[in-house]
Amino acid sequence: MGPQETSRGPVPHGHVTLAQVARWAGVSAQTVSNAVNNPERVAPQTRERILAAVEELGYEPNLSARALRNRSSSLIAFKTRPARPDKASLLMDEFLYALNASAAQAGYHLILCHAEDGSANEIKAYRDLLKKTSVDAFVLAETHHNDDRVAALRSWGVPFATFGRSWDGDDTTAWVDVDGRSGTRAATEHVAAQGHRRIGHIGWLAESEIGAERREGWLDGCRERELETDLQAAVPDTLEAGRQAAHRMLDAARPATALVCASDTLALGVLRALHERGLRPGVEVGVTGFDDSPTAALVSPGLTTLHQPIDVVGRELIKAIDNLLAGDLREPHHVLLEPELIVRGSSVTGPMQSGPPRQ
Amino acid sequence: MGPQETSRGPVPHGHVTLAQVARWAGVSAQTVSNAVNNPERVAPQTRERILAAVEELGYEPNLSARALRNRSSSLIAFKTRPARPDKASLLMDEFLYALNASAAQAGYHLILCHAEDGSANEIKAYRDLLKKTSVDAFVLAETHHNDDRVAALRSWGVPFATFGRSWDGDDTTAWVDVDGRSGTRAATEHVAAQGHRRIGHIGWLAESEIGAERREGWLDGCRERELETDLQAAVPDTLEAGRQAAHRMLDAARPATALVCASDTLALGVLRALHERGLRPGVEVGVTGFDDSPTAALVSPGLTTLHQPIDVVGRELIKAIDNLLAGDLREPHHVLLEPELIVRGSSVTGPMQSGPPRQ
DNA sequence: CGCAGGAATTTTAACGTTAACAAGAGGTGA
DNA sequence: TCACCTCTTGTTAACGTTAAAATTCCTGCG
Repeated sequence: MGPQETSRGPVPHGHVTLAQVARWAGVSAQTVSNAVNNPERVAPQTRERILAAVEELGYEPNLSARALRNRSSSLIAFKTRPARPDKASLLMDEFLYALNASAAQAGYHLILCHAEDGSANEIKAYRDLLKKTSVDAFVLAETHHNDDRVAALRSWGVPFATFGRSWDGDDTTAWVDVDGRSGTRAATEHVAAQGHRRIGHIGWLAESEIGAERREGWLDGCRERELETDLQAAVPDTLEAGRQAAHRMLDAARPATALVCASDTLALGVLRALHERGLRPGVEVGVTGFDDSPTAALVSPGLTTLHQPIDVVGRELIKAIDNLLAGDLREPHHVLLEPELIVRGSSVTGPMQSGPPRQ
Repeated sequence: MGPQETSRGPVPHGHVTLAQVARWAGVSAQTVSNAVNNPERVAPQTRERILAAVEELGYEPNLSARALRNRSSSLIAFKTRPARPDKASLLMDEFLYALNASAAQAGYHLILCHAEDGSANEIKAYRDLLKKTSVDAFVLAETHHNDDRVAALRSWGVPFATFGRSWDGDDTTAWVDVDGRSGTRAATEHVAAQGHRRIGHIGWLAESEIGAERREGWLDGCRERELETDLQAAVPDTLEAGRQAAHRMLDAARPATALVCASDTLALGVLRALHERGLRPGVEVGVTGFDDSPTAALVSPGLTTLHQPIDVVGRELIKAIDNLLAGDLREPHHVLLEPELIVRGSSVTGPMQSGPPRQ
């Protein structure tokens, strides 16, 4: 064992090839290939002998050769995007880990793709990648209405799945998403159950489908309890915007006593506004966010928020792609997951309040 | 243009091959290959004609074929790790993006590798990946003393570079790192300049080289100004540990008036402790963290912290790998970068305090 | 006994690229 | 004139795999 190669080039490894296994087992290379890929074509005892040889020699099929021959690489491409410093959420970090874990388990590898901002650049990057190396499928995140990227991949006939619904109503693409509507609805019902009657919503600007959906959930929750829905704001997803919107809603003639926000970032802005007014989160004003960012657990008091089941998202996306690649032409894979409400001090008056209230 | 393939399989693309370009330009495939890879071997006018054909036909070399032939894939492997929910930092997210951006620019692609926790699993994952597909190099993050992974890659003769020094004194590996010592030293000097004389340090447990180094920086800063160094704690990197350590240091006979922490997570624990005691960060007690997590900017008041130049780290790592792959056998690439002190409200009494102080 | 039909296995060729070598053109100096 | 370089281009073979076709060997049946 352990070939002591001295060359400096890459892969100085004990490359075990199909031919070597074949020689070892006394069969032809093709039979080894069959034993590995199409077991039923090989006589049971031959197969056993070959698999023993495979085991013994530590053979692993060479993916480059396979990719060249089969035009399929077991590679799934995903484009990274810059971490926005003003965003509290680790969502993409967690997502990538979860996706990669599921991909590995299913025998795929994730290959990262880079493009400067802008969907034209992104599409070009995808096309270049496809030309250069055979990529079996793509995963897209943060898809939106009339997404050029979706249109491009679809027109090329490349298998792909998206984290985010296909908002344009065309349901031929496979997607996995988290139900923001039921999430904010749960948050709204939760603060209502705490006795709040003036529940405001701080959400994203109109162009965001995700934002619109989260707003709907708040509306659902309010309507169900016949609460007024006059307190709402549509702002950019920044802490400062959340802070200002909170001030406005607390300055209203009949001020809000609870604020359901479309993101943790906005909710943190609300917390800052409360801090500035000497109001205690949870005690005087209930606050909820969305995404369960690390910050939500770290601020004082903790921020009530909605946790997205990111690991399930990753798993389902891989499953969707696996189906596509298997040529499974049934209904495209659609999965809508429920977020989980994580209750912390910012929305309750009781024992979850960390530390003594200021007098 | 646009072959209208109807098959559902992967890569239904207009595959332009070397042979097609060759036919188009009226030369042999080898000459096209040379024109692309070894321009000097081809007569200028021929070369021009070929490059025009390449352009015209949109030829991109097939990486699988190249990998098979050359045993080099222009793939760099990196292992993702789970995002720890109690950690405030986006460091890995930003790192991955930066690394990928630099890799793309240098003509590499990042391939992700997955392994359950534990360096044995990780090493196995690396070996499997090497067997299956030719990976040109590896990037390792969070290396530590006597790192098995480093030893394994070294013994295999695979090119790699690490984010983190090779702490075991063997400097034959290429690394890029951020100077934690000068970082905490800067933080210490900063709070001292604010008038603090009882400066404590809350750092990590003894086994961490990074923690030890950050502690040294605090010692440097204190010694320079002849301040006492009796207030120090070595704790796990959690918010709760930071909170408790802060309480201890504030309960001391001569309590701390400033706390320099080894991470934002710990510093956020300190902020929580201050909140519980009704002390104002910055005003009564100066606090600094490390890593410039998003949370640091979002809490009230903002947390003074040290920003790691992550994009430079990514760029230098790729440069290191590029050197290795080019067979550049000079001194291995070592880069030690300075973190940048970001001053926010938690360490100053002045106008950076957000909102009116509580009365 | 001869031959059809099938199962198991081998042979051939190809995926797209490039190193190594071969071959041809043109020039230079003895 | 010819041997001998240099410069440019072409030919061959191989990287490791697998689909398709070809071969061998068996079994059963008329």
